[in-house]
Amino acid sequence: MTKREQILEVAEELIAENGFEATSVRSLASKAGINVAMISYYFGSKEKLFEALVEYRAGFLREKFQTLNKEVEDPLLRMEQMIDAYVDRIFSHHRFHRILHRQMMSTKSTVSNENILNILLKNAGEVKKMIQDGEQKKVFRKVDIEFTIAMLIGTISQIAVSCLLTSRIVGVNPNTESIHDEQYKVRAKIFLTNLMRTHLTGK
Amino acid sequence: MTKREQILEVAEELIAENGFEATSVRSLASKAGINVAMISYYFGSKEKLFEALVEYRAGFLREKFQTLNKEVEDPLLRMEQMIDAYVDRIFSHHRFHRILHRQMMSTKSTVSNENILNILLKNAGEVKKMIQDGEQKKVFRKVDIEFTIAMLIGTISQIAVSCLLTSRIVGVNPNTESIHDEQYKVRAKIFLTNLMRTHLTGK
DNA sequence: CAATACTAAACAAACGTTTAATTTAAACAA
DNA sequence: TTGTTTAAATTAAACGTTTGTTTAGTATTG
Repeated sequence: MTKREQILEVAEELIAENGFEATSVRSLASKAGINVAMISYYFGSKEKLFEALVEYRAGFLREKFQTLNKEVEDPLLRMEQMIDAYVDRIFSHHRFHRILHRQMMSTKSTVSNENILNILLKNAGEVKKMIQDGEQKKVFRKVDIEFTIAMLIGTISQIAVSCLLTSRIVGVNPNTESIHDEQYKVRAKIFLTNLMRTHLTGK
Repeated sequence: MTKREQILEVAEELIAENGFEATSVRSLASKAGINVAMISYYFGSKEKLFEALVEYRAGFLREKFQTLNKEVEDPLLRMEQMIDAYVDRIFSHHRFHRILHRQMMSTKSTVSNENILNILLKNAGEVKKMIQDGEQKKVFRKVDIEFTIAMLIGTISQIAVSCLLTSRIVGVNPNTESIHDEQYKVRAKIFLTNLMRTHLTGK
Protein backbone atom coordinates (compact mmCIF):
# COMPACT_ATOMS: atom_id res chain seq x y z
CA MET A 1 0.00 0.00 0.00
CA THR A 2 1.45 3.36 -1.01
CA LYS A 3 1.55 6.32 1.37
CA ARG A 4 -1.12 7.97 -0.77
CA GLU A 5 -3.49 5.03 -0.27
CA GLN A 6 -2.62 4.97 3.40
CA ILE A 7 -3.79 8.57 3.71
CA LEU A 8 -6.99 7.75 1.81
CA GLU A 9 -7.80 4.87 4.15
CA VAL A 10 -7.41 7.08 7.20
CA ALA A 11 -9.40 9.84 5.52
CA GLU A 12 -12.22 7.38 4.84
CA GLU A 13 -12.27 6.33 8.46
CA LEU A 14 -12.30 9.85 9.90
CA ILE A 15 -14.71 11.37 7.39
CA ALA A 16 -17.10 8.46 7.85
CA GLU A 17 -17.02 9.03 11.58
CA ASN A 18 -17.12 12.82 11.83
CA GLY A 19 -18.18 14.05 8.41
CA PHE A 20 -16.10 15.90 5.87
CA GLU A 21 -16.37 19.38 7.38
CA ALA A 22 -15.63 18.23 10.91
CA THR A 23 -12.55 16.30 9.89
CA SER A 24 -9.51 18.54 10.10
CA VAL A 25 -6.43 17.91 8.02
CA ARG A 26 -4.42 17.96 11.22
CA SER A 27 -6.36 15.13 12.87
CA LEU A 28 -6.07 13.26 9.60
CA ALA A 29 -2.33 13.79 9.39
CA SER A 30 -1.95 12.87 13.03
CA LYS A 31 -3.83 9.58 12.67
CA ALA A 32 -2.00 8.73 9.47
CA GLY A 33 1.29 9.53 11.14
CA ILE A 34 2.30 12.10 8.57
CA ASN A 35 2.92 15.82 8.39
CA VAL A 36 0.00 18.15 7.66
CA ALA A 37 1.70 19.50 4.60
CA MET A 38 1.68 16.05 2.99
CA ILE A 39 -2.03 16.36 2.26
CA SER A 40 -1.48 19.40 0.11
CA TYR A 41 1.61 17.72 -1.27
CA TYR A 42 -0.20 14.58 -2.40
CA PHE A 43 -3.67 15.86 -3.20
CA GLY A 44 -3.49 19.63 -3.52
CA SER A 45 -6.22 20.40 -1.04
CA LYS A 46 -8.64 18.86 1.40
CA GLU A 47 -11.42 19.04 -1.20
CA LYS A 48 -9.31 17.23 -3.80
CA LEU A 49 -8.40 14.57 -1.25
CA PHE A 50 -12.10 13.86 -0.97
CA GLU A 51 -12.48 13.56 -4.73
CA ALA A 52 -9.50 11.22 -4.79
CA LEU A 53 -11.21 9.08 -2.15
CA VAL A 54 -14.33 8.79 -4.26
CA GLU A 55 -12.28 7.76 -7.28
CA TYR A 56 -10.41 5.27 -5.11
CA ARG A 57 -13.51 3.39 -3.97
CA ALA A 58 -16.04 3.84 -6.73
CA GLY A 59 -17.05 1.64 -9.59
CA PHE A 60 -16.97 -1.75 -7.91
CA LEU A 61 -20.70 -2.30 -7.76
CA ARG A 62 -21.45 -1.12 -11.26
CA GLU A 63 -19.06 -3.67 -12.74
CA LYS A 64 -20.64 -6.41 -10.68
CA PHE A 65 -24.15 -5.38 -11.71
CA GLN A 66 -23.17 -5.23 -15.38
CA THR A 67 -21.77 -8.74 -15.17
CA LEU A 68 -24.98 -9.98 -13.58
CA ASN A 69 -27.06 -8.36 -16.32
CA LYS A 70 -25.01 -10.14 -18.95
CA GLU A 71 -24.52 -13.55 -17.43
CA VAL A 72 -27.61 -14.36 -15.38
CA GLU A 73 -30.80 -14.74 -17.34
CA ASP A 74 -33.41 -15.62 -14.72
CA PRO A 75 -34.76 -12.31 -13.38
CA LEU A 76 -35.48 -13.61 -9.90
CA LEU A 77 -32.11 -15.30 -9.50
CA ARG A 78 -30.37 -12.23 -10.84
CA MET A 79 -32.21 -10.01 -8.40
CA GLU A 80 -31.15 -12.26 -5.52
CA GLN A 81 -27.53 -12.14 -6.61
CA MET A 82 -27.73 -8.38 -7.01
CA ILE A 83 -28.95 -7.99 -3.44
CA ASP A 84 -26.28 -10.40 -2.25
CA ALA A 85 -23.51 -8.43 -3.94
CA TYR A 86 -24.95 -5.09 -2.92
CA VAL A 87 -25.22 -5.98 0.76
CA ASP A 88 -21.79 -7.61 0.78
CA ARG A 89 -20.17 -4.58 -0.76
CA ILE A 90 -21.85 -2.08 1.52
CA PHE A 91 -21.12 -4.08 4.64
CA SER A 92 -17.47 -4.52 3.72
CA HIS A 93 -17.07 -0.85 2.86
CA HIS A 94 -19.65 0.65 5.17
CA ARG A 95 -17.50 3.67 5.98
CA PHE A 96 -17.28 4.74 2.39
CA HIS A 97 -20.98 4.24 1.78
CA ARG A 98 -21.78 6.21 4.90
CA ILE A 99 -19.82 9.06 3.34
CA LEU A 100 -21.62 8.70 0.02
CA HIS A 101 -25.08 8.69 1.47
CA ARG A 102 -24.40 11.47 3.91
CA GLN A 103 -23.16 13.57 1.03
CA MET A 104 -26.30 12.77 -0.96
CA MET A 105 -28.30 14.29 1.86
CA SER A 106 -26.70 17.60 1.09
CA THR A 107 -28.45 19.95 -1.29
CA LYS A 108 -25.29 21.60 -2.47
CA SER A 109 -23.94 20.42 -5.81
CA THR A 110 -20.18 20.56 -5.46
CA VAL A 111 -17.73 18.86 -7.80
CA SER A 112 -17.42 15.93 -5.38
CA ASN A 113 -21.16 15.58 -5.10
CA GLU A 114 -21.56 15.48 -8.87
CA ASN A 115 -18.99 12.68 -8.99
CA ILE A 116 -20.81 10.72 -6.33
CA LEU A 117 -24.14 11.34 -7.99
CA ASN A 118 -22.91 9.94 -11.30
CA ILE A 119 -21.54 6.81 -9.67
CA LEU A 120 -24.79 6.08 -7.88
CA LEU A 121 -26.90 6.89 -10.94
CA LYS A 122 -25.00 4.35 -13.00
CA ASN A 123 -25.60 1.70 -10.34
CA ALA A 124 -29.26 2.63 -10.31
CA GLY A 125 -29.33 2.35 -14.09
CA GLU A 126 -28.17 -1.26 -13.91
CA VAL A 127 -30.80 -2.14 -11.34
CA LYS A 128 -33.41 -0.49 -13.53
CA LYS A 129 -32.38 -2.70 -16.43
CA MET A 130 -32.82 -5.76 -14.20
CA ILE A 131 -36.34 -4.85 -13.22
CA GLN A 132 -37.37 -3.84 -16.73
CA ASP A 133 -36.05 -7.10 -18.15
CA GLY A 134 -37.91 -9.10 -15.53
CA GLU A 135 -41.06 -7.20 -16.36
CA GLN A 136 -40.63 -7.83 -20.07
CA LYS A 137 -40.12 -11.53 -19.42
CA LYS A 138 -43.43 -11.53 -17.50
CA VAL A 139 -41.69 -12.76 -14.35
CA PHE A 140 -42.16 -9.40 -12.59
CA ARG A 141 -45.40 -7.50 -12.48
CA LYS A 142 -45.62 -3.80 -13.19
CA VAL A 143 -44.23 -1.72 -10.34
CA ASP A 144 -43.04 1.82 -9.81
CA ILE A 145 -39.47 1.05 -10.87
CA GLU A 146 -37.88 4.35 -9.82
CA PHE A 147 -39.36 4.27 -6.34
CA THR A 148 -38.48 0.60 -6.05
CA ILE A 149 -34.84 1.49 -6.62
CA ALA A 150 -35.10 4.33 -4.12
CA MET A 151 -36.58 1.87 -1.63
CA LEU A 152 -33.72 -0.56 -2.18
CA ILE A 153 -31.05 2.09 -1.72
CA GLY A 154 -32.84 3.65 1.23
CA THR A 155 -33.36 0.38 3.03
CA ILE A 156 -29.78 -0.79 2.68
CA SER A 157 -28.52 2.63 3.77
CA GLN A 158 -30.78 2.55 6.77
CA ILE A 159 -29.61 -0.92 7.75
CA ALA A 160 -25.90 -0.56 7.13
CA VAL A 161 -25.16 3.16 7.32
CA SER A 162 -27.57 4.68 9.77
CA CYS A 163 -26.80 1.98 12.27
CA LEU A 164 -26.94 4.27 15.31
CA LEU A 165 -30.72 4.13 14.93
CA THR A 166 -31.26 0.80 13.24
CA SER A 167 -29.11 -1.23 15.62
CA ARG A 168 -31.27 0.16 18.42
CA ILE A 169 -34.49 -0.65 16.59
CA VAL A 170 -33.32 -4.15 15.79
CA GLY A 171 -32.02 -4.47 19.31
CA VAL A 172 -28.66 -6.03 18.58
CA ASN A 173 -26.01 -5.86 21.23
CA PRO A 174 -24.68 -2.32 21.10
CA ASN A 175 -21.31 -3.62 22.27
CA THR A 176 -20.72 -5.63 19.14
CA GLU A 177 -20.91 -3.38 16.11
CA SER A 178 -23.85 -4.70 14.12
CA ILE A 179 -22.14 -3.87 10.88
CA HIS A 180 -19.52 -6.50 11.64
CA ASP A 181 -22.05 -9.09 12.74
CA GLU A 182 -22.37 -11.83 10.14
CA GLN A 183 -25.81 -12.83 11.41
CA TYR A 184 -27.05 -9.28 11.00
CA LYS A 185 -25.86 -9.25 7.41
CA VAL A 186 -27.50 -12.58 6.61
CA ARG A 187 -30.75 -11.38 8.16
CA ALA A 188 -30.60 -8.22 6.00
CA LYS A 189 -30.12 -10.31 2.89
CA ILE A 190 -33.02 -12.60 3.71
CA PHE A 191 -35.27 -9.66 4.47
CA LEU A 192 -34.42 -7.80 1.28
CA THR A 193 -34.69 -10.88 -0.89
CA ASN A 194 -38.12 -11.79 0.47
CA LEU A 195 -39.27 -8.19 0.28
CA MET A 196 -38.20 -7.73 -3.31
CA ARG A 197 -39.59 -11.09 -4.42
CA THR A 198 -42.99 -10.34 -2.94
CA HIS A 199 -42.93 -6.81 -4.27
CA LEU A 200 -41.86 -7.74 -7.78
CA THR A 201 -43.76 -10.99 -8.31
CA GLY A 202 -46.68 -10.49 -5.98
CA LYS A 203 -46.09 -13.94 -4.48
CA MET B 1 -43.21 34.37 16.16
CA THR B 2 -40.65 35.25 18.80
CA LYS B 3 -37.09 36.20 17.96
CA ARG B 4 -35.99 32.93 19.46
CA GLU B 5 -38.19 30.94 17.10
CA GLN B 6 -37.06 33.12 14.23
CA ILE B 7 -33.47 32.10 14.92
CA LEU B 8 -34.49 28.44 15.14
CA GLU B 9 -36.22 28.58 11.76
CA VAL B 10 -33.14 30.07 10.11
CA ALA B 11 -30.92 27.55 11.90
CA GLU B 12 -33.05 24.71 10.60
CA GLU B 13 -32.74 26.02 7.05
CA LEU B 14 -28.98 26.48 7.15
CA ILE B 15 -28.14 23.31 9.05
CA ALA B 16 -30.34 21.28 6.71
CA GLU B 17 -28.49 22.74 3.76
CA ASN B 18 -24.91 22.69 4.97
CA GLY B 19 -24.84 20.43 7.99
CA PHE B 20 -24.29 21.40 11.59
CA GLU B 21 -20.50 21.67 11.51
CA ALA B 22 -20.42 23.67 8.29
CA THR B 23 -22.97 26.17 9.50
CA SER B 24 -21.22 29.06 11.22
CA VAL B 25 -22.93 31.14 13.84
CA ARG B 26 -22.02 34.20 11.81
CA SER B 27 -23.81 33.05 8.65
CA LEU B 28 -26.73 32.13 10.86
CA ALA B 29 -26.83 35.53 12.54
CA SER B 30 -26.43 37.24 9.19
CA LYS B 31 -29.35 35.39 7.60
CA ALA B 32 -31.53 35.93 10.66
CA GLY B 33 -30.62 39.62 10.67
CA ILE B 34 -29.26 39.56 14.19
CA ASN B 35 -25.96 40.00 15.97
CA VAL B 36 -23.68 36.98 16.48
CA ALA B 37 -23.76 37.44 20.22
CA MET B 38 -27.53 36.87 20.27
CA ILE B 39 -27.01 33.17 19.73
CA SER B 40 -25.02 32.83 22.92
CA TYR B 41 -27.46 35.20 24.57
CA TYR B 42 -30.54 33.14 23.71
CA PHE B 43 -29.19 29.62 23.67
CA GLY B 44 -25.86 29.63 25.44
CA SER B 45 -23.91 28.00 22.64
CA LYS B 46 -24.14 26.65 19.13
CA GLU B 47 -24.52 23.11 20.46
CA LYS B 48 -27.38 24.12 22.72
CA LEU B 49 -29.07 25.94 19.86
CA PHE B 50 -29.13 22.62 18.07
CA GLU B 51 -30.69 20.87 21.05
CA ALA B 52 -33.29 23.63 21.23
CA LEU B 53 -34.09 23.02 17.57
CA VAL B 54 -34.69 19.34 18.20
CA GLU B 55 -36.99 20.14 21.12
CA TYR B 56 -38.77 22.70 18.96
CA ARG B 57 -39.72 20.26 16.18
CA ALA B 58 -39.90 16.88 17.84
CA GLY B 59 -42.80 14.87 19.10
CA PHE B 60 -45.40 15.58 16.42
CA LEU B 61 -45.31 12.20 14.75
CA ARG B 62 -45.35 10.16 17.92
CA GLU B 63 -48.57 11.82 19.08
CA LYS B 64 -50.17 11.15 15.71
CA PHE B 65 -49.10 7.51 15.75
CA GLN B 66 -50.39 7.04 19.29
CA THR B 67 -53.77 8.45 18.29
CA LEU B 68 -53.92 6.05 15.34
CA ASN B 69 -53.10 3.10 17.55
CA LYS B 70 -55.95 4.03 19.87
CA GLU B 71 -58.64 5.08 17.43
CA VAL B 72 -58.24 3.00 14.28
CA GLU B 73 -58.86 -0.71 14.69
CA ASP B 74 -58.42 -2.13 11.21
CA PRO B 75 -54.68 -2.90 10.85
CA LEU B 76 -54.56 -2.25 7.13
CA LEU B 77 -56.43 1.04 7.32
CA ARG B 78 -54.31 2.13 10.25
CA MET B 79 -51.14 1.32 8.35
CA GLU B 80 -52.35 3.40 5.42
CA GLN B 81 -53.11 6.35 7.66
CA MET B 82 -49.75 5.99 9.35
CA ILE B 83 -47.97 6.18 6.00
CA ASP B 84 -50.13 9.14 5.02
CA ALA B 85 -49.30 11.07 8.17
CA TYR B 86 -45.64 10.06 8.07
CA VAL B 87 -45.14 11.21 4.48
CA ASP B 88 -47.10 14.41 5.05
CA ARG B 89 -45.05 15.33 8.09
CA ILE B 90 -41.69 14.60 6.50
CA PHE B 91 -42.55 16.46 3.32
CA SER B 92 -43.79 19.52 5.20
CA HIS B 93 -40.73 19.54 7.48
CA HIS B 94 -38.20 17.99 5.16
CA ARG B 95 -35.40 20.28 6.34
CA PHE B 96 -35.71 19.11 9.92
CA HIS B 97 -35.88 15.47 8.97
CA ARG B 98 -32.85 15.87 6.75
CA ILE B 99 -31.03 17.08 9.85
CA LEU B 100 -32.29 14.18 11.93
CA HIS B 101 -31.31 11.51 9.48
CA ARG B 102 -27.97 13.04 8.67
CA GLN B 103 -27.20 13.07 12.37
CA MET B 104 -28.24 9.42 12.67
CA MET B 105 -25.57 8.62 10.09
CA SER B 106 -22.97 9.78 12.54
CA THR B 107 -21.40 7.23 14.85
CA LYS B 108 -20.73 9.72 17.60
CA SER B 109 -23.17 9.74 20.48
CA THR B 110 -23.43 13.36 21.57
CA VAL B 111 -26.16 14.76 23.81
CA SER B 112 -28.07 15.97 20.76
CA ASN B 113 -27.77 12.61 19.06
CA GLU B 114 -29.13 10.84 22.10
CA ASN B 115 -32.13 13.19 22.05
CA ILE B 116 -32.76 12.52 18.39
CA LEU B 117 -32.33 8.79 18.89
CA ASN B 118 -34.94 8.70 21.64
CA ILE B 119 -37.45 10.61 19.53
CA LEU B 120 -37.06 8.28 16.58
CA LEU B 121 -37.10 5.16 18.76
CA LYS B 122 -40.44 6.17 20.24
CA ASN B 123 -41.88 6.63 16.75
CA ALA B 124 -40.50 3.24 15.77
CA GLY B 125 -42.09 1.75 18.87
CA GLU B 126 -45.53 2.92 17.79
CA VAL B 127 -45.07 1.46 14.32
CA LYS B 128 -43.96 -1.80 15.91
CA LYS B 129 -47.18 -1.93 17.91
CA MET B 130 -49.18 -1.48 14.71
CA ILE B 131 -47.48 -4.36 12.96
CA GLN B 132 -47.65 -6.65 15.99
CA ASP B 133 -51.36 -5.94 16.45
CA GLY B 134 -52.03 -6.65 12.77
CA GLU B 135 -50.13 -9.90 13.11
CA GLN B 136 -52.11 -10.89 16.18
CA LYS B 137 -55.37 -10.15 14.40
CA LYS B 138 -54.25 -12.49 11.61
CA VAL B 139 -54.48 -9.66 9.06
CA PHE B 140 -50.71 -9.47 8.65
CA ARG B 141 -48.47 -12.45 8.15
CA LYS B 142 -45.27 -12.97 10.07
CA VAL B 143 -42.53 -10.62 8.90
CA ASP B 144 -39.22 -9.34 10.20
CA ILE B 145 -40.77 -6.42 12.08
CA GLU B 146 -37.57 -4.57 12.97
CA PHE B 147 -36.23 -4.65 9.45
CA THR B 148 -39.66 -3.69 8.12
CA ILE B 149 -39.51 -0.53 10.21
CA ALA B 150 -35.97 0.14 9.05
CA MET B 151 -37.17 -0.27 5.48
CA LEU B 152 -39.99 2.19 6.04
CA ILE B 153 -37.74 4.82 7.58
CA GLY B 154 -35.02 4.25 5.02
CA THR B 155 -37.34 4.48 2.06
CA ILE B 156 -39.03 7.68 3.18
CA SER B 157 -35.67 9.22 3.99
CA GLN B 158 -34.37 8.25 0.60
CA ILE B 159 -37.39 9.73 -1.14
CA ALA B 160 -37.77 12.93 0.84
CA VAL B 161 -34.39 13.68 2.33
CA SER B 162 -31.78 12.36 -0.04
CA CYS B 163 -33.54 14.04 -2.94
CA LEU B 164 -30.32 15.04 -4.73
CA LEU B 165 -30.07 11.39 -5.79
CA THR B 166 -33.67 10.28 -5.79
CA SER B 167 -35.01 13.17 -7.85
CA ARG B 168 -32.44 12.22 -10.49
CA ILE B 169 -33.40 8.55 -10.36
CA VAL B 170 -37.07 9.36 -10.57
CA GLY B 171 -36.33 11.89 -13.28
CA VAL B 172 -38.47 14.74 -12.02
CA ASN B 173 -37.76 18.19 -13.32
CA PRO B 174 -34.70 19.35 -11.39
CA ASN B 175 -35.94 22.93 -11.68
CA THR B 176 -39.00 22.28 -9.56
CA GLU B 177 -37.94 20.96 -6.18
CA SER B 178 -39.44 17.52 -6.01
CA ILE B 179 -40.05 17.87 -2.31
CA HIS B 180 -42.57 20.60 -3.04
CA ASP B 181 -44.25 18.68 -5.86
CA GLU B 182 -47.65 17.41 -4.79
CA GLN B 183 -47.67 14.72 -7.45
CA TYR B 184 -44.33 13.39 -6.19
CA LYS B 185 -45.73 13.14 -2.68
CA VAL B 186 -48.87 11.34 -3.84
CA ARG B 187 -46.78 8.93 -5.84
CA ALA B 188 -44.64 8.23 -2.77
CA LYS B 189 -47.72 7.51 -0.69
CA ILE B 190 -49.17 5.15 -3.29
CA PHE B 191 -45.88 3.32 -3.63
CA LEU B 192 -45.40 2.89 0.09
CA THR B 193 -48.98 1.84 0.70
CA ASN B 194 -48.86 -0.81 -2.00
CA LEU B 195 -45.45 -1.98 -0.90
CA MET B 196 -46.44 -2.35 2.74
CA ARG B 197 -49.76 -4.01 1.94
CA THR B 198 -48.08 -6.61 -0.25
CA HIS B 199 -45.29 -7.10 2.24
CA LEU B 200 -47.53 -7.42 5.28
CA THR B 201 -50.48 -9.36 3.87
CA GLY B 202 -48.80 -11.18 0.99
CA LYS B 203 -51.53 -10.01 -1.34
C1' DC C 1 24.03 15.48 -7.81
C1' DA C 2 19.40 16.08 -8.84
C1' DA C 3 14.72 14.83 -7.76
C1' DT C 4 11.59 13.39 -4.64
C1' DA C 5 9.82 12.97 0.07
C1' DC C 6 9.21 15.07 4.14
C1' DT C 7 9.28 18.50 8.11
C1' DA C 8 8.63 22.54 11.28
C1' DA C 9 7.08 26.91 11.28
C1' DA C 10 4.37 30.58 9.85
C1' DC C 11 0.34 32.42 7.30
C1' DA C 12 -4.10 34.69 6.95
C1' DA C 13 -8.73 33.63 7.53
C1' DA C 14 -12.60 31.83 10.00
C1' DC C 15 -14.28 29.75 13.95
C1' DG C 16 -17.33 29.97 18.57
C1' DT C 17 -17.52 32.76 22.43
C1' DT C 18 -17.02 36.74 25.67
C1' DT C 19 -16.80 41.43 27.03
C1' DA C 20 -18.23 45.91 27.85
C1' DA C 21 -20.93 49.50 26.26
C1' DT C 22 -25.30 51.06 24.42
C1' DT C 23 -30.07 51.10 23.13
C1' DT C 24 -34.75 49.71 24.02
C1' DA C 25 -38.81 48.82 26.71
C1' DA C 26 -41.46 48.53 30.61
C1' DA C 27 -42.58 49.90 35.39
C1' DC C 28 -43.15 53.20 38.67
C1' DA C 29 -43.73 57.58 41.20
C1' DA C 30 -44.72 62.42 41.03
C1' DT D 1 -47.92 63.31 31.30
C1' DT D 2 -43.51 63.56 32.84
C1' DG D 3 -38.90 62.11 34.36
C1' DT D 4 -36.48 58.28 36.62
C1' DT D 5 -35.25 53.69 37.35
C1' DT D 6 -34.31 48.97 36.14
C1' DA D 7 -33.91 45.04 33.58
C1' DA D 8 -33.77 43.07 29.09
C1' DA D 9 -32.25 43.32 24.39
C1' DT D 10 -28.84 44.40 21.24
C1' DT D 11 -24.47 45.94 19.46
C1' DA D 12 -19.46 46.30 17.90
C1' DA D 13 -15.22 44.86 19.05
C1' DA D 14 -11.99 41.77 20.70
C1' DC D 15 -10.82 37.16 22.61
C1' DG D 16 -8.08 32.92 22.02
C1' DT D 17 -8.37 28.75 18.98
C1' DT D 18 -8.43 26.27 15.15
C1' DT D 19 -8.87 26.01 10.40
C1' DG D 20 -6.62 24.90 5.50
C1' DT D 21 -2.67 26.18 3.10
C1' DT D 22 2.06 27.83 2.00
C1' DT D 23 6.81 28.53 2.59
C1' DA D 24 11.45 27.59 3.09
C1' DG D 25 14.44 24.44 4.46
C1' DT D 26 16.08 19.54 5.48
C1' DA D 27 16.51 14.43 4.68
C1' DT D 28 16.24 10.70 1.66
C1' DT D 29 16.82 8.18 -2.36
C1' DG D 30 18.06 6.63 -6.98
